[in-house]
Amino acid sequence: MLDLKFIRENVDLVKQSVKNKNEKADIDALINLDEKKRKAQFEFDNLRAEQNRVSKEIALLKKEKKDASELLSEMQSLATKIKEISVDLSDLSASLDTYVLTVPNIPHSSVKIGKNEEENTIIREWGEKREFSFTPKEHTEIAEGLNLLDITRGAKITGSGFPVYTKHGALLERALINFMLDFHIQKHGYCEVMVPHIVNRQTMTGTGQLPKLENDMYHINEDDFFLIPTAEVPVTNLYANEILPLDKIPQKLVAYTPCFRREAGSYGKDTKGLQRLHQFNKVEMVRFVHPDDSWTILEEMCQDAEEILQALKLPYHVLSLCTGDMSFASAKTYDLMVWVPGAQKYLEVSSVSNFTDFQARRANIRLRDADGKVNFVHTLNGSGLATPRTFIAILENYQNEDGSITIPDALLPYMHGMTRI
RNA sequence: GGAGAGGUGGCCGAGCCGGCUGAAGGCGCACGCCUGCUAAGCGUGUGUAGGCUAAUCCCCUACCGAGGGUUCGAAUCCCUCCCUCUCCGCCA
Repeated sequence: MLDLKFIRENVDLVKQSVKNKNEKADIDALINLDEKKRKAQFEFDNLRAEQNRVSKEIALLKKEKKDASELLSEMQSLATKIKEISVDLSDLSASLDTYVLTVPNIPHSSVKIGKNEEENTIIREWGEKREFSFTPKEHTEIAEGLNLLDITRGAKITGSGFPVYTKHGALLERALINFMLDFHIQKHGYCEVMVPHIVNRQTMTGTGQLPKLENDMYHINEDDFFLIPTAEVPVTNLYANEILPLDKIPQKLVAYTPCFRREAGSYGKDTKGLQRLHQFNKVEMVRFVHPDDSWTILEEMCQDAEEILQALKLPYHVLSLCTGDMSFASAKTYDLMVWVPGAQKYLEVSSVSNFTDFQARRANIRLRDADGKVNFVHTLNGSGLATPRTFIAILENYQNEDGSITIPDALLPYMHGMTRI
């Protein structure tokens, strides 16, 4: 969330960014509420000060065995008044909180203002698209020929969007996960964490998924728990409500988790095969950094993600998202789009974002700076990468005319000696 | 799931038959002094948030797991919930 004081002092900027992000936060109502709340707070503080002062007098009188009944009866009405105001005050702060949580992060000045994904900018391209001597097939056809997936039985045991990976498909999926984890740990110096796949409401609010995306989450009623839509949620919240010493910053974490998304409202869009799933695997990088460094680190993290595609020799381009296509909490986002020759298009396999202090303020993650002052950290995260579409890209880019696929060199150590499937 | 104990400041740890306790004492840390050599001693300081303010000084308010209640007044009493530990049960 944004700092209330910042919102108060930059009303126009905040309103503009709400608009640019296609959000609906009512800033005027928020400001109005904020004024009321502060007024109530002021009144409350003063009355409490009075109450505290007189209470001390009463204590003294009692100590000296003097009569305090006059003061006591006076204080009764004050106590009643304080109670009334404190009810108002907590109502006001509760609704103010809900308002503040609906205000999106301010996009960085380098982000293009635009309505939707059509206005994103390609900022670089990598790799050569392979020339095929035959017509490349789509991944669904390749997977079927090689028995890598069992979409039908996945749908039977759970529902559509819950794929089953079979035999070499399962091995390839696991190889991808392990390859990515090892790569980030060994080449980029990340520290692996294994985290719960189910989190509570506070955690889901900390990273900004709630309240906006509640309908997109799988929810467990009895405990008010949520299945994580990304490892970003549990990993970023690891340090919620903590003040980190400077020597713990920067922090580079990487985690593999499955991700669960209801994808409400996106039915029928890109649903073929593994393109859009309710459960999928992802390796996620999360970083906690000093506010001065986050823009440099964003570039670095994007490279970290790109290097996975480079190691797999998969052609891709990098998009800088426009304001309208960025997520609620992000200040700037790069998407990595991998080329898939069968379907003849680019698929998003990674999203790398700088959240500045937006998530840190929500989750209350702070650092003690060199001067001893306490500040919010900056958080960033990036997929490195989501496996299903990487899986698709491997099938389609590495396919042979006979329907087999060649294993990319980078994955060979993880494939039990196989060079082809 | 059953029984018991407990959750206090960076850490340890008092307070818990309500009233100068935002919180003793110790450790740690910072600065200073002294001394001089990889130490000890002495002094001072050392939470977060909001308000006030030119101000990181004062001053006011809130916070002793979370949320309610009783009271003029609660870390201290009552209720609900959460978590940790020990024992038992169950189980990978």
